[in-house]
Amino acid sequence: MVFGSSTSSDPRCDAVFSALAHAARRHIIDLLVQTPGMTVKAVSSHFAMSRIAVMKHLAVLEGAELLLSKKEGRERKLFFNAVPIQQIYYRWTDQYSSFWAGHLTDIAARVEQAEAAKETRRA
Amino acid sequence: MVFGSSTSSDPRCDAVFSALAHAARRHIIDLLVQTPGMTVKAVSSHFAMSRIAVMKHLAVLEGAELLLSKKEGRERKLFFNAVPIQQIYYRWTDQYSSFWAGHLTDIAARVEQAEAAKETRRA
DNA sequence: ACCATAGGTAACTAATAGGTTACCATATAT
DNA sequence: ATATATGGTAACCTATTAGTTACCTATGGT
Repeated sequence: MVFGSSTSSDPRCDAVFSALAHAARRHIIDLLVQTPGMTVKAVSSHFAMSRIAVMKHLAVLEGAELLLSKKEGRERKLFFNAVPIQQIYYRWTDQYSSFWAGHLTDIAARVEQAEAAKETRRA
Repeated sequence: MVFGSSTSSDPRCDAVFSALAHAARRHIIDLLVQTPGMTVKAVSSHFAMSRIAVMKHLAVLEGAELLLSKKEGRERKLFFNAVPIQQIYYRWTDQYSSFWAGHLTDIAARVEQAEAAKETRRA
């Protein structure tokens, strides 16, 4: 169980990874890292798509708890929250470090070499 | 740009994160980490869903280059490839470490405190 | 030679994701 | 007091995802 005893079946993991799977949402995170506390309007002004579409992306990020918000008057200030990513990262590195550092890339190399050898034989 | 100068808009990033966004695919990775070189049949035997569904998951992992395969006779041996994840990880930690270590979680805490304070005032 | 086994395609279906426009509610500024 | 700006909902459309069954191909064992 690389992802932890219950990580591969963890629904929170689903939420985080699928939140990060869209370029627009990663860009929102970039924006909020650069300038924490941006309003919804300010964020959506960086996109060609409609404000509503951006708000849906914000909702997805909130669902993954990658985004925290604080309502001030009629505005909503947005903050990136890295904790869920940190948690995944820690679980990963805990159970995975031995595999990570070393023989994994070797397997990749070996398979590629095998493929290359096959190509050579074919040619 | 947390994710690198072109990371938030990197289509490879999309592929990797959306591949990891499904519990079944994370479980496949777990299996292949434990026993590299499993066949398609062996992997699919660990799932309730049909072999074809599993093969589609394998195709998604291959699309993200998280899976390498080597055909041997009528069998296909499967290997996990961590390189794409490593690349994302390195880019992340490069440009993000200062934000990561420290004040980020503080922001989360502050927002939560602010919310808690609001609740208290309301009560 | 033949049958079972491993893998792969094609075509279909249901649900979800990503986007739109139109409309509503509530603060703020004048 | 009223107009404007910010944020939020609702309803809808289209494309993609995740799964199915049915069928095909090729390798291996007997």
